[in-house]
Amino acid sequence: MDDIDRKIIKILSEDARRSLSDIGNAVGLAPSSVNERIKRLGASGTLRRFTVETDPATMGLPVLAFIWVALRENADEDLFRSFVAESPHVLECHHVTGAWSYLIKIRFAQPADIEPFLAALKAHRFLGRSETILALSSPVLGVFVADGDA
Amino acid sequence: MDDIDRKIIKILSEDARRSLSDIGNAVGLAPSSVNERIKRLGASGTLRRFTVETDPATMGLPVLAFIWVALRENADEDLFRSFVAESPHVLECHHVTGAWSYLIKIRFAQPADIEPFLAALKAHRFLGRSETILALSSPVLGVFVADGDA
DNA sequence: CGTGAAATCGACCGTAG
DNA sequence: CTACGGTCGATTTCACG
Repeated sequence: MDDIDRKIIKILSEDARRSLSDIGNAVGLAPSSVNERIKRLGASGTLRRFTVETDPATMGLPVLAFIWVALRENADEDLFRSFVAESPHVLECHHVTGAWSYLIKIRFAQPADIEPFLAALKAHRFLGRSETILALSSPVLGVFVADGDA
Repeated sequence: MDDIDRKIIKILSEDARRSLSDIGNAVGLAPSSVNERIKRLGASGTLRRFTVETDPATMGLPVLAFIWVALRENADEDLFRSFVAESPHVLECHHVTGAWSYLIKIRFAQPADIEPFLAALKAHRFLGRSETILALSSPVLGVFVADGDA
């Protein structure tokens, strides 16, 4: 991880589809060298993945909710984790400290759609208690941006 | 915006470097059709940009926390919003229903660094009450990554 | 880390449903 | 209006120096 790696990450953060040669003459390296660095950054876990930024509101899922979950005493925790990982509306799921077990961040088309999701959690015997919080607005909603010089 | 568009977005969210033909036979369309849909999603603003997700832990900020905030009675709410928007460690901030006013998602180098952040909120007379929850692990983390404005 | 060749991919066209 | 198939240029990806 040197300054060139940071420059590459910065460039990819702004536009992950820039060509290797384009990035190459921005950082003063050959395309193949840039490719090797990107692969190394991916292997080391510094670059988690290539993804897209979307506007969820226009995707038909304007309702953002946070659901606190306390698992049942004998719930299959691994099964719970794979269930939420495969639920398409679940944006994030965190194992947290405090009175609750998990915090789930999730999107819905309308508030009423939360009910079947909770019903599914109950049906799988995961749910002990839960509490749902709706986001009214989001002054800050963003990705982590790596810093480095341009 | 139909189910095929959502599928494409889901696939790109998980790996934005899947080839058009690969996406094509995942959704049952020709590569060129997938290309047209992606371009249309970009033009309509539904797809904001292609980017990379970095690992904050290797960037020196391994501690993920959620801070529930109840503002003081006479707090300047607009000032609070700009304060959190300009705080570099704040990943997200949501105005929420329920007992609390706001939910802040934030990263730190170490747990001890949370204290000066809370102190700053107090110093600006924003803070009524607050409660901090640490994330121990995150089975699901940011499938639909969205940015405020870009 | 740079160079080269080969394979692959993405962009654009006309055409059809 | 959207999907399709073919073609061409660009890009990625190797092996090697």
